[in-house]
Amino acid sequence: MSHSELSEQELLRRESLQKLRDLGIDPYPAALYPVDAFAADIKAQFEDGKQVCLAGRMLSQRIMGKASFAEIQDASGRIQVYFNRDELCPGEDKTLYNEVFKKLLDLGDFIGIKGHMFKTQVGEISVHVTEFQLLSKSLRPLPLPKTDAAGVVHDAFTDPELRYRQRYVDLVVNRNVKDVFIKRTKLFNAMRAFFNRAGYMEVETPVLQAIPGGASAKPFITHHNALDIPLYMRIANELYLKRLIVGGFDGVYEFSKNFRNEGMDRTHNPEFTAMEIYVAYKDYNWMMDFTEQLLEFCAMEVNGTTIAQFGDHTIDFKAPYKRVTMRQSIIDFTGFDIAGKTEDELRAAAKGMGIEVDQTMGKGKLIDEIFGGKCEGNYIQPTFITDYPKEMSPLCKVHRDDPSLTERFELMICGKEVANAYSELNDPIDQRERFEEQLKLQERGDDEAMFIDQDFLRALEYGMPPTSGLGIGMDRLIMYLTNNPSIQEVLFFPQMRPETQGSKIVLNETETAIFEKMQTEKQLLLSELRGYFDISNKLWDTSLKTLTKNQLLTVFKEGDLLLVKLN
RNA sequence: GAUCCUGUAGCUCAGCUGGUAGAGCAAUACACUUUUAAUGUAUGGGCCCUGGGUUCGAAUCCCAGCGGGAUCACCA
Repeated sequence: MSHSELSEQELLRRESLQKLRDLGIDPYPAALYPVDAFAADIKAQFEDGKQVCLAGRMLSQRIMGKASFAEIQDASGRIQVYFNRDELCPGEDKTLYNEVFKKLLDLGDFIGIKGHMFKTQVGEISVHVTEFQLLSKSLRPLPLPKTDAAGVVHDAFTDPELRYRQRYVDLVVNRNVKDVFIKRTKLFNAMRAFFNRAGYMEVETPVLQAIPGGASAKPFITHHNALDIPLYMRIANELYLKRLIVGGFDGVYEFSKNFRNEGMDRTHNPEFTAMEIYVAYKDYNWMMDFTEQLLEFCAMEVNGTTIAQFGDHTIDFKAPYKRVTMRQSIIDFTGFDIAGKTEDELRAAAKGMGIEVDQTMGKGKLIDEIFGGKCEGNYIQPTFITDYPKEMSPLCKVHRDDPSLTERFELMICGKEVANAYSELNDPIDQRERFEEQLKLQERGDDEAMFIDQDFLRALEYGMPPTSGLGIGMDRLIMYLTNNPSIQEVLFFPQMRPETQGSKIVLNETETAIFEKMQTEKQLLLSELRGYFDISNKLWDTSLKTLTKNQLLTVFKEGDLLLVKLN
């Protein structure tokens, strides 16, 4: 990057950097800084005169001649610090205060402070600085929102694009953003604690899978060179966890980063986190009890209350949750009873409700469409919807009382699915048939139907104990617990379209070829470079001009020779 | 994929029916020894997203493109 591309403020900071070096100050010192205090602790446990050593970013400076205040932000929060010229520089030489502190430090720099606690005349807890050290220089100005006496934030850093692309800046500047991610970690910790206390084991299973199973979704595909086979990024980890139950574990769980090559919107990111747990000798009724206990516990751990505000809705995670069968739910909201209906009857009914249908839809899909269109959105408080049609649940055990249904539940909150659980199908012959039905659906044009995993079937044939499994969309759950309507707000680095650097340069075929050649050669005689390309002189000329104009290449003279070099 | 909104200084934003750019904060300089959105005075800072078009003249109007956001559709 050439200096001409830097903004005025960036140039000034680089000058400050050099001046600091000229004064013998290392702007990036290697030694540890002996921090023994945090801003929040100083505020919470104030002791007048107590010596402290802290470090953080300087986020504001109020200079009043021979005395100054600054704000330091560390991992715990912010605290005001007080600088006094004649105390920092008792002798004749006031450089440390007048030059280093007042001029060469910039907002955003990391500094270390030694001093003692005191209260200002106005009563603000502060640290009286006796010694300070630059710990790291910041070369870019941070956007710095200010909060006025009334608590109103001015000039907040709000542009979502910048906030997501530069989350590091967002985190420095917007305190509430950090809180969301602290809560996210608390949620994961709470779940782990709950499962571990129950005696279940956290495990890891493959992310790269030869057969992407356990869900219906389009996978990301990659290639393993040594084996020369395609591999898929997992869309779910379900089939691997069940293999572990076959292997004799009583309960296993995994926080699984899953990848789905589908659309992105405010509730979908190509990679997302699901928690899946499988417990042997249990059924879905037990799992409902377990789930409501789990979520009540998690809400308490994260927010200190079971009540969560989400937009206009107030949700209560206090157990127990209402349980409604899918059939009853559809009766409740449409008056239509799906029991015993044929595919054509269902299709006609759905059509009558204004739902778009087509011939690729089987019974299960049609019922799902009706539920999704007419019922789902009505469940605000946590509600278990149970007993899904068999066609939609190829990994789920048939209902003990009704062979057209499965022992499955989903937990709905604010009209969205947060959890999904089964009495797991452990009959290998039934499982094989279900997979084959999925194949038929695929042939009918359903591109989300599942692949057949022969090894998983083999595992089932060795025998899997009766088992109940539960999956929870962690991103969605933390959205509810932190009142964020967008998944991007609960992921540190949500997927974004790649950033195009400044004004985008689009090269045509010839230009690209020349540029690529130069990337291997670095520097060449102009005539020699010309020789590599069998193109007209005119095309050669315009192509080279485009490349030099965009400062990708430079043509220069050395004696009588014309040379080209890569910039 | 559809519709709407949006892109101007480091940040947040003004900029009217077209006349070559404005504020606050940040920055720079000076003053100021307990301030706190510190204050006062002065100063600098812009490919007005990109490319076309209309026009004597475009940040402004039109078209296309590229970002981003919202709503919807799709995605158990």
